[in-house]
Amino acid sequence: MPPPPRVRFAPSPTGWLHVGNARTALFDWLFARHHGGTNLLRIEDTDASRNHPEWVDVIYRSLEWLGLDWDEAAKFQSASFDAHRATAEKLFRGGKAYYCDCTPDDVQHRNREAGIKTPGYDSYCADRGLGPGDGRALRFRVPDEGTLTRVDVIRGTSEIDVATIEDFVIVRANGVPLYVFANCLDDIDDRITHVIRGEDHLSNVPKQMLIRQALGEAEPVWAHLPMIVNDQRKKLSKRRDRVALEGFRDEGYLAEAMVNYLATLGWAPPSELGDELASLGAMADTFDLADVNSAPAAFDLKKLASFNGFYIRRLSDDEFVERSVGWLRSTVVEPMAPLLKERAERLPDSVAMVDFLLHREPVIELDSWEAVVVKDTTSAVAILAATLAAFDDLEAWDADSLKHALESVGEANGMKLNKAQAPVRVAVTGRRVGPPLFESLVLLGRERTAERLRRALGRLGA
RNA sequence: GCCCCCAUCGUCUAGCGGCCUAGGACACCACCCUUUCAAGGUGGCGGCACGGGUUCGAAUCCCGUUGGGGGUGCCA
Repeated sequence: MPPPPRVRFAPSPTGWLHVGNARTALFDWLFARHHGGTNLLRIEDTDASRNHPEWVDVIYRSLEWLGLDWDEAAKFQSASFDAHRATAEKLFRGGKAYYCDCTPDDVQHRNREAGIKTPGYDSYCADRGLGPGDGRALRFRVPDEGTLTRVDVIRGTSEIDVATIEDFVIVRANGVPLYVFANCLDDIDDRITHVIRGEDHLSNVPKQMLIRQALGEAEPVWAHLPMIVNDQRKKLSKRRDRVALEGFRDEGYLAEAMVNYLATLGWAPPSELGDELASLGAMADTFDLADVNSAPAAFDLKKLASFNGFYIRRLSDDEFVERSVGWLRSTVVEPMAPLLKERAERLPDSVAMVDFLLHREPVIELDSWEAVVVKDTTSAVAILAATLAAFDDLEAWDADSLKHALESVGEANGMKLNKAQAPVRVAVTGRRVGPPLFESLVLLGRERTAERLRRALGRLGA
């Protein structure tokens, strides 16, 4: 019997857990549990800009919501900083890596001058004997010739010509190790036996194989999961698609439906509860990496919804009440509480103030629509269109940013905020009065807000 | 451009050379049930990208074509 596997889920903090990452986490977990192995969590925070504690919390929360646990305390890649640097130094002293002071511009220039059509590093510094120093990155010295045999349990075997691999950077000029390097060292350190990750990492395999060879380390088993794509067959993007796991939770999807649906993307879950319908436990019983598909899978909201319906129907009445109230509480009542209680005389008053969050489309009060939109259609159209554009350009979707955006729109149209917000409020909430607009929009979300603004413009024939 | 990956109904999948006249799920359509809507039941529509091999036999193996995708960062 082979020793129990050790796997790790290694997300980098971004502020949300991407559904593709969630699927990877799920498969890691299923594989570890199926084989009685160890499932680790490592936070890839090498890039300092990604190192926010709240962002790390999102990862914990999302995994817990799905019901996926891990076996040791989460490890932070940044904690191994010194060890990574020491290994880098060792590679340098052994001649396996060299320092380089070329800027990307230098390289591009040289390549262009030499008429090289395929850009990439030209090994300019390979034999210059540069030592460490300011502005010098450490590059891995890739052998001039040879072939690497990449074996992947999901994708099979292929031969990679090392000539196609440039001398890649392993430590930045600022001294911080890069993902390909740090990740590889941590995997060695954690004695990871199976590297399970997305297909977008496939091109890192040869590099990490070379690093391991240089260090005299054995290879793990590689397993690259297919991409999750949208209906355009492109990888899910933050901008265009709904990718944040917690977004689904907030929209009322059940964790058991989510996790079950995610499993159908690249794999066929056992039919424990119905066709393709199975609990985490039943999935862990039958899961095997060799059964995972290699073709990209499209994310189908309709099928997810259908799974969700199944799991909701399966709830007992008590559970249903419990979970519905819990949902309402955490997504609407709690976040809006301070704003609602100031304005309410009786409890149901607050319901009327937040109904727009609950409905798929706002119920537009006719007299409000007439009074603020129809009365001055020209400026309403101008405001709504400008707001739509301004919101679309927003990086962050928070109350302050929204306020600034709408203030600018108002200014451009010669209006103060109290005037400018009116058509937006009616378009989005259906009413002239209600809780503060921007806090409401934050909860409503970017997509639904944009959709409602567009719809209002449509009603005006604009 | 270069490197790599992928290819079964619209979508997710079963299929690992004969059990395939290709099975299921979601979606869609029809009917049944029904005070509405769901749910449920029954049925239907719909697919092995193409071309060559290999084989007695190919959705399954090989090659090519086409079409998609990913990577190509001192991001992860």
